[in-house]
Amino acid sequence: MSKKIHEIHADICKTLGNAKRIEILNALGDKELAVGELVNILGISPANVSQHLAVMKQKGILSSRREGNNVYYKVANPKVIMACSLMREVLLERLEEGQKMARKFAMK
Amino acid sequence: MSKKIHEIHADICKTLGNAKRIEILNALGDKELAVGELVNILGISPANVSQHLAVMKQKGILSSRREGNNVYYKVANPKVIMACSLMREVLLERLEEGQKMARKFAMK
DNA sequence: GCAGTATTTTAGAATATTCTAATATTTGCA
DNA sequence: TGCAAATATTAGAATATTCTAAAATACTGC
Repeated sequence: MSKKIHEIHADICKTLGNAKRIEILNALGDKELAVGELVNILGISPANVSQHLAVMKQKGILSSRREGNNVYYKVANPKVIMACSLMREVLLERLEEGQKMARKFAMK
Repeated sequence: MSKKIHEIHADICKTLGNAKRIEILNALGDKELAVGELVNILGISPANVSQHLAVMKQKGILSSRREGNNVYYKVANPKVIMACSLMREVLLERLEEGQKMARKFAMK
């Protein structure tokens, strides 16, 4: 056994710690998309999309299948999406609190 | 408004993308610990622990209070712990699958 | 104020990540 | 086979992260 559990855990989190990869996960949701479709959605180069997909596939976050010229990617485990949603809730709660604070300060 | 939502989201994930910070979160769970206690648990320098705590506090993941010489940290939002647990499940499922695969290969 | 303990901050070298641009691979079809 | 479309790989510069060591700060009790 080479890697400790929290190192693997951190590895997964680190893989999700990139805005474009988060965008990819959000675009995918529970469906499949071809690389080209993701390129259109994200508005970045095919090479870059491909790189991000490769990283997430290598970490076991995505899986893929080829159909002719296209390669379709999807989220391998729905729990990843659930975890991401939870994170997003945390962040939204934080943003709301921030706004409340801003309003309080504005009143003074 | 400067940062897009998936950039903030990625920021939080990136903050959790470090083995020592994951260890800190696991050590904390839903309780409070002083910096010195975390130093003992993780077995790394006080300076380094303090740095990791500062990063997580700055991102809103942890909160702290001082009591005399000691500063106590805790997880600010329990949903962070839930999200982490989900991630850990994903990872454990992946490890189990890996073991099944290994067994299959061993049989041949 | 001074000494001692706990924590934080800073600077910098080592390492890792990210994007761009160029090149390579894979597949379908004539 | 040869060409076009979709995807993947590689190399390298720019940027960011991480740890160590040293110095600074915060607090308590005398």
